[in-house]
Amino acid sequence: MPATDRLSQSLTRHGLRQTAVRRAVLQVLAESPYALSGGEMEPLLPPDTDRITLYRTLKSFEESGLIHRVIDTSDVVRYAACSIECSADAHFDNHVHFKCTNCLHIYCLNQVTIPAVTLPAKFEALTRDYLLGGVCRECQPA
Amino acid sequence: MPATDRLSQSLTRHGLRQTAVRRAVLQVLAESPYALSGGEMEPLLPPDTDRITLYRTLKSFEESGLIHRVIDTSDVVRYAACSIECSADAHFDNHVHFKCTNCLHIYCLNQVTIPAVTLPAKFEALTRDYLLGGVCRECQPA
DNA sequence: AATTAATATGCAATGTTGTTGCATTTAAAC
DNA sequence: GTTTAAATGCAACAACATTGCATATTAATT
Repeated sequence: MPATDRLSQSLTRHGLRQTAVRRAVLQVLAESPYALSGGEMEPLLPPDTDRITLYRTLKSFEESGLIHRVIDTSDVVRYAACSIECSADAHFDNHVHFKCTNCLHIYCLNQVTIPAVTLPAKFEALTRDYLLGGVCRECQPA
Repeated sequence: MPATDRLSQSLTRHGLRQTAVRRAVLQVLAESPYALSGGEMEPLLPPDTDRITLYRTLKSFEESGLIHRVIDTSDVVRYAACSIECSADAHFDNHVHFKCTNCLHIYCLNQVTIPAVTLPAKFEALTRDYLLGGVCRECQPA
């Protein structure tokens, strides 16, 4: 199955309409090995893509479970494509994220699940995010 | 020992000069049960506190290990006072954070340490951040 | 294939968060 | 008290993100 068909199917499956911008944004995210902010996506999208439409696209993607926000200590929101099929109701992205102190990229470590913790009384956790900082594979000294 | 003296000592111990703004900012953070952004601190500070000075204060506090950034999926930077004495060189805040989906406050769970994970080859972690999402103690239904 | 209704888009304007440069003031060392 | 390095406050600016509204487009219906 061609890649474009897969993108279209993803949109349909999440109840989203087919548009050129949406397919382009989804493709950029699906092809990126690391999480991207809106500003970082812009140069990767077709030249005249509207900035506001981009932000609205990211919002609806997030709401429909197509992408997820990645936690960070920085001041911008970054997104990554959900690795397995999440929905608006349930996110199954319980993997660890890794931020490289050198290249600043944030990778999804899909094979590493977030370990549970025991909480104090009367705190109940529904979601968990885990971010590691260090030097990534690409930036390791040879 | 009075609270103001303790604040002054904290500043001195981290090699920071005594100023009215710094004592005020440190006090606000020390007294807050949850992490605060710059914008959230403003109304809690003396009326004419300069916004730019506030941001610069937060920056120098962070650099000297007096406060730490709290990870979040949002687009603002939030800070919390370091619970134990960290320095510019070493941060010892390996505790879990908890964000309430109802009141949106982020709490430091100082008693819960972040569990370690096993990483893929060639990834090396130096820092770890763990954020839980759920309903906090205050927002639990009775 | 045309019609229609709901949704997505693109523009203008605006808001929020955070930063930089520079002149002035102040803390603390002497 | 004098000195000096650092902090402050103002103006201007930059990046990120949102809102309202008119227009264009999708996809369902005939």
